[in-house]
Amino acid sequence: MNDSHGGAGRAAPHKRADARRNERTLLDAAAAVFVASGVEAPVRDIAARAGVGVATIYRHFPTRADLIIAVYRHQVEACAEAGPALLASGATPHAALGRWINLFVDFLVTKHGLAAVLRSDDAGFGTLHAYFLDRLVPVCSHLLEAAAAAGEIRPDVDAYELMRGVGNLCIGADKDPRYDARRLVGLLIAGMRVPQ
Amino acid sequence: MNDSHGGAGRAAPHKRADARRNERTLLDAAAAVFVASGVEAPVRDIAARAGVGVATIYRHFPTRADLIIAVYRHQVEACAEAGPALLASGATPHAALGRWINLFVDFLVTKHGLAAVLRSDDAGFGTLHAYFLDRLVPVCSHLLEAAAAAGEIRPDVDAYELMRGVGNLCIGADKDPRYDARRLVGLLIAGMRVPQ
DNA sequence: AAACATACGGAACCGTGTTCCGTTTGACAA
DNA sequence: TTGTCAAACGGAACACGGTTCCGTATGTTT
Repeated sequence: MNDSHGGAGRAAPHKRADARRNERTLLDAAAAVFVASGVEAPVRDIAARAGVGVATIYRHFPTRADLIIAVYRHQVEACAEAGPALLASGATPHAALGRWINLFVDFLVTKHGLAAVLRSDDAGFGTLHAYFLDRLVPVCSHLLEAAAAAGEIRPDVDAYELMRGVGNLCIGADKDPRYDARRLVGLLIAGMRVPQ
Repeated sequence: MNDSHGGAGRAAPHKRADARRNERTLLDAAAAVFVASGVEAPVRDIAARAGVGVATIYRHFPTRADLIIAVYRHQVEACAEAGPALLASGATPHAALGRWINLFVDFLVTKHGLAAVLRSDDAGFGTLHAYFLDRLVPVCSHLLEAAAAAGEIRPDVDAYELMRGVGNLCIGADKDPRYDARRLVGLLIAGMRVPQ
């Protein structure tokens, strides 16, 4: 677990203890504030919650995207790893795809504002898009190929486009009781089936 | 065209000529700036383009939503009126629904940032949501009912939810060549068909 | 032409992201 | 243990965009 002299070639020169401690504290504070106020909460709020100055945030996480990625990395990884697992679990590829998409939707709709920020074209969020897409599109692509090979869905559905579409459908899904993202995503998945 | 003493009961006390002129100018300027920079362009840009002070904008259009509504009112009305027309045009209700949705999608994707702002939960945009929803949901509802009555689609699709979903799918559809909102919306509509 | 209300322009204000700089603190060596 | 120095810190300062305020200008009416 100690990576202070491990890793890639050069000895990453010891990080100071207070810096490491602050990074942890910030991660916890950010997670709490994200839950309370969404991922676009003011930087000052997060700093205050962590008991540090604003510059400390920028030092550890140059862009908001970096902070968001750090907070949710575990869950994104888990989602990515669930793809192959579902495919191997015995269900049909189409069922596996449906369940995996549901996992993704559940993740997004419980993170206030995350879906919206995933769509933001603000330059600062470039790395955020890239991370989600790099990590999840291949998994989705794999599932789509399996379902297409099984003849369950039309073969011309693009994984990138599907992920963006699903992400979009999740925008604002919290705070609108009349809107159920999962139902619409279900319709979308249903629409991918071969015409018979 | 002169509505200075016509209309609803009370004599709307003459609006000053310069005010009326500025309102026009502002509408034109806003339309131009919206095309160039999207519907979230800085207020100052619009004021500058119109050659007026910022306060003049707020005087005529208290919130940005009012300005956006004023700029796009004609097109929204046209879209709303196209619904019944399509239904009466001889095609099946499902086809009419599909075409109408395409009209709506075309409208949204060509107005930079409008779809995103339609989903914004910023309080100032409340009237914008309300206007779009009030005007279009009944039309959509009518089309859905016709298609459901014809047995072409499942009867449990909610017009409000569908409109929001379609709107969401249009977010960011400009400026991403790999993302085609129309294709995804097509999948969604296809998913509404009765299982056979 | 005078009087008055309407409308105007731009400065001022406020909240939020981002950067800068003087100060503090942990790490390492003597 | 103490001295030295770079790493890290905190908060003030800055930039920018939305919103409001107020002194001034202008259209309208008598």
